[in-house]
Amino acid sequence: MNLKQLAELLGLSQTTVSRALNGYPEVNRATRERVLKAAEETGYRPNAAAQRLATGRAGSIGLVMPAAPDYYADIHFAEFLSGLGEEAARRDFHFVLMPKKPGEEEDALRWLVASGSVDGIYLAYMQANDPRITLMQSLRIPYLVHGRSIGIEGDYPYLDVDNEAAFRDATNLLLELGHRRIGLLNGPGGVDFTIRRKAGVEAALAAKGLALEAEQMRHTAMTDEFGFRGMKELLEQPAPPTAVLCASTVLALGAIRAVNQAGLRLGRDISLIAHDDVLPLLKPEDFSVPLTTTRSSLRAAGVRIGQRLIDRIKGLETGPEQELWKAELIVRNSTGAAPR
Amino acid sequence: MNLKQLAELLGLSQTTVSRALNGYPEVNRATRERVLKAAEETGYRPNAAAQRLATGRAGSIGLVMPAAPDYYADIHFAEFLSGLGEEAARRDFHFVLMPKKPGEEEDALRWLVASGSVDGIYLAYMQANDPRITLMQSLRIPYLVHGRSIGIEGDYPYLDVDNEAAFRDATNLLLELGHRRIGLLNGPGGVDFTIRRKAGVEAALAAKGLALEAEQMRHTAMTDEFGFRGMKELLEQPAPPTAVLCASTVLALGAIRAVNQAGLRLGRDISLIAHDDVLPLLKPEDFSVPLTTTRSSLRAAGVRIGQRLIDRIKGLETGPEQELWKAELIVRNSTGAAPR
DNA sequence: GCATCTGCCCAAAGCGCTTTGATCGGTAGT
DNA sequence: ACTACCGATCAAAGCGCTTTGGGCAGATGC
Repeated sequence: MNLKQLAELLGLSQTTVSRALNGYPEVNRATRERVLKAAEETGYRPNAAAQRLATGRAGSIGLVMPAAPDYYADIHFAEFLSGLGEEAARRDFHFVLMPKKPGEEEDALRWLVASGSVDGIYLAYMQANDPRITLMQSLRIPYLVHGRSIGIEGDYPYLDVDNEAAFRDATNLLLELGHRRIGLLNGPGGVDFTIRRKAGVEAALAAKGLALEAEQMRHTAMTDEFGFRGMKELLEQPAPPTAVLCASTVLALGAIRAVNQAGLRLGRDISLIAHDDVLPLLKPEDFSVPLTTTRSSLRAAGVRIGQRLIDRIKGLETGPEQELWKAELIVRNSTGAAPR
Repeated sequence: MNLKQLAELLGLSQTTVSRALNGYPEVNRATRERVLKAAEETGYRPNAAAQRLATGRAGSIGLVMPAAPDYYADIHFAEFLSGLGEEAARRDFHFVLMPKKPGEEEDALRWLVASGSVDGIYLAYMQANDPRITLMQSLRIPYLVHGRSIGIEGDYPYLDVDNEAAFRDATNLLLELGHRRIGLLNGPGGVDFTIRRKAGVEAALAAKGLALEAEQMRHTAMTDEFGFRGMKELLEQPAPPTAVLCASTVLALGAIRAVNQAGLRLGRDISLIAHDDVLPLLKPEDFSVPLTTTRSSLRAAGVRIGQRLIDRIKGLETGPEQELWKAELIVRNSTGAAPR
């Protein structure tokens, strides 16, 4: 059943039927109801491709998802997607998900935009000086950046968590507890939030005349495996840290395994603060020693980004609106006074 | 840049350019190269909507993803999607992901198909007598079922794990170890794999003249929270089980917390076997007491389903091919002789 | 009574592609 | 020398919608 057939069935023109269906005012009320009823009964659904071709609108937002095994099975991504999906469902949008290996993202974005299959783009896993922002600025299509990109000049719309402040606060807490040798199990190198978190730690340390030693830090993918290995390496050093910051509760999970294996007691022999993305699977309060965390919900970010991106697509949000969320420092039992 | 402009630029007709681009044989070799070169230089990308409208093919596969918080933030889904994404990327397909609340799936499917935005459908989280299969059979579009649906007559193409056999084998292992009171922390009620797993346990027990008591079983979403609560309830009973089967390592995670909290030692005071979907985040060998599991990779299933669904779309696979994977029983330390 | 609205509806153009059915110069067959 | 055929190209139709630019009554204003 297509529009033409439906129009014939009703003895109306395609124009009128189309207008009735799309809520244009210049249709007689009785006619509209007749059309709506017939559409319902015949199960008519407009052909999406034709609609797109005619309107230029796709009703969907595009995201290039990292397809490298390490990144993408990523629970963080899934949790974010969950929030975004919730909002998209509410506003009748869907996604076009394009899985691509790292390095192919730019081409994929170009394709996605040029082919007109989406009318908005979500950008994540930003790197420093990320070329994708410049790319998007040159393409005329609404987009929203999750995170930021150090080194990019000019304004662009984003939503980010203040990672620097979060890790500065966390480090300050550790300093107040008397810790001086502080380690950092950070996210992947080159990624913006990784850089800012490191900067936060360094800022807090610098204020006390301390520095973050290179051997006290690890840049890895945020899996428990790397958390385990990273912590193990830190502990095997001649002067191991007395406190460690983790970029994710997932890293913390592995890190704590290493702590236990080394026979250390969390919160007494060694302190740990993790960044908590509020993953339902890994609640810091459920760890055998509840974790001190900096908290910011990834799912909530997904919802908010959905709102804003769709608003931008509909022209409700314009300009490079920038939004920076504060993470909340929540003290539990994994932090304690530095051992002497 | 569109086809018309490109054709004008080259002094050719749209027909020839289109054919050159799409690899039709009746184009002069020199002409084809000229076209390809120009397309490259001008950054020409065919408009996807127009292409779809003209061909009727969408180059994408559709999945309705559960948008209810419980299900969807679901790490199992993410892990599966990861595999599917890998294969889709390889074969140049993308997804149209339509987030929907439970109960709205059927409408969403209808819409997805009728609107022509996808040319194949992936079906998951099958229930007993799932109406979606009947629906898909009536819609003329390739589809593939992940799992099966008890009670549906007739053939339909699927990929499933032999859940019944897996849980039968696991139960037999426990019986051999002398366990007689066996509990089951199962997945959500009504879901096909849940039903089959239960059936597997019951079959093994029945062979010994035993039965699965209702109070020894829980049907819940597969989160660690429910694992914790479920195990806690089982242990608080007058005659708690000496061994428990878990439908997922995620459930096991919570369950083990409850075991520890009760002061019991895993593998000695109580035995546990979990089904392992090979989630990178939850490796059974990394648990403080390594877990005995029935293993079947969800990611591998994703890859395979991608292959088969795309094959079906391209007409390479026809008929209701049915594929049943065996899960592997791997014995580690969480199982031991029944305490007397 | 004539011009002007207004409310409702329609025919047709156009979105950017693929594909069908020619066309046309040139080579081969007899 | 005439037909047949072939390789390479093109014009135009069509996919199913939206939207522009009327048109045609009947109501309204003066």
